[in-house]
Order: sequence, then C-alpha cells, then structure tokens
Amino acid sequence: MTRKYVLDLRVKILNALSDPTRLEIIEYLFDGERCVCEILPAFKRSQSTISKHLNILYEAGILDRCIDGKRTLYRIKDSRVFDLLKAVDVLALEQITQLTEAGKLLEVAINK
Amino acid sequence: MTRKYVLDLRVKILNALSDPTRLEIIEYLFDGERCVCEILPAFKRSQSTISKHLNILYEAGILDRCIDGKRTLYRIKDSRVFDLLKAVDVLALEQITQLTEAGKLLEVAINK
DNA sequence: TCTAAATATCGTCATATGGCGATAGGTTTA
DNA sequence: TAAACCTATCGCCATATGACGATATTTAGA
Repeated sequence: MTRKYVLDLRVKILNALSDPTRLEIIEYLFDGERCVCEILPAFKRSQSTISKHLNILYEAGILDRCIDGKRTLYRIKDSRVFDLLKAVDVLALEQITQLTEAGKLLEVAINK
Repeated sequence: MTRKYVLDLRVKILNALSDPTRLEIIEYLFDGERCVCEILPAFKRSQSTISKHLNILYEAGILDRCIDGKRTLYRIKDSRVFDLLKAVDVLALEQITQLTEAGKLLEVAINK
C-alpha cells in the first residue's frame, strides 16, 4: 500500500527535477526566496511557462510559496534537494571524466 | 560551453530515473547483473517496452551492458546511483512525515 | 543448415509535456 | 472606483513518451 505511494512520490520528485528550466530555477533560488517578477527576467520564457514550472516544483514538494500582497514568493522548501543534485553531479562528472580519459587514450592511440 | 553540456547530462540522468518501471529495474539490479530474460518476468510489461527502458537507462549512463552469447547482461554502472536515490527518499520521506504529522494534528483537532 | 531463443528495432497509437498568447483573479496604488 | 500590477489559469499546438505487437537480427543448438 505505502509501497506504491512512495514510488509515485519518488517519480514525482525526479520528474520535477528532470527539466533544464526547472533545474535553473532551483539554482536561482539557492540564495533565498524570490517573487515571480524577479524570477521572470532571469529566464527567456513566457510568464505563463515559468508559472507552470514553478507550480510543478511546488506540487513536487521542492518549492514552498507564500503570497505577499500582490506577489508570490517562492523558496527552496528543503535544502537537502541540493544534496540530491550533488549526487546527480557525481554521476554526471564521472561520465564526463570517462569520456575525457577515453579522449586522452584516443590521443595517445593516434600519436598526437 | 561545458555549462550547457553538464546541464543536459543532469537532465538526461534525472529523466531516466523519473519513471516507475525504470526505478524498479534499478532496484532489481541491485544484487548484480541480470540478462533481459531474467528481468522480463519480473515486470508486467512487454519485451519491447522493457528493452526500451533498459536502453534509456543505458544511454543515460546508469546501466552498463555486455553481450554474452545470445543474451545481454545489464548491470548498475556506478553504484553511487543508489546514493542519488537515497537523497530522493530523504525528500520523499520528509514529505510523508509532514503529511503524517498533519494527520496527527488533525486527529487531535477533531478529538479522535 | 534449419530452428529456436534472446534482444533490439520499427510502426503505431494514446497520452503527457513544454511552449505560447490571451484572459481571469486578486492586490495595491492613484 | 479606476487603473496598474502580479500571478495563475485556460486553450491551443507541436513534440516527446510509454505502451504494444510485429518484425528484424543475432546466436546457440539440433
């Protein structure tokens, strides 16, 4: 019972993170909360698009939001999301390292 | 230059992980390498579907594969992917905890 | 070599997703 | 109250994705 629920939650979180715009939004919010009107000019996307991305991150429990007058402030809900992203980078950098080393081996192989 | 490349790689990894079937495949391979014919009966999906999922995980650098006769063996390429998944669970479990505590508060609130 | 087995790939379909502009809703400010 | 602002939502489109059955490909075995 709980089993599938947890699986779906995992997928929801991972899915929310698997988009370049949303990853950049998360990075952008690293320093603290920002209202949408501050986030908007940092991205070359329409207001509706950014709003939708923010909502996806909110629904996945990655961002928290509060309404302040006519603005909505978004912020990282649990900073441990950065630990998650670091874990992604560990894998990503390993792959890049492998490619780089393969490149070096190739250089040696072709004497150059 | 490298910037966008790394971002795309991050997205590729996260995207590969954001599917319930693929997450289960990864769990299934925790104990070691398995051929497709072993993986298949563990999932209620067609052979072509599982094959495609395996390829997505392979392309994302999460699984490694080697051909052994008429079989293809798949295995976890870098076990640190489980650290990544643990980091996801940290967030997921936190959310569940919050819900549970909210539920307890609700129980108290309605005297039951 | 013929056959069966194990995988990958192709073609197709239904649904999901990211993108946008237009519009709605709510909140300050004039 | 009217106007300006800020944000969310709606409707639409093009593309991506998961699923399947059918087919192709490769290898082991008879």
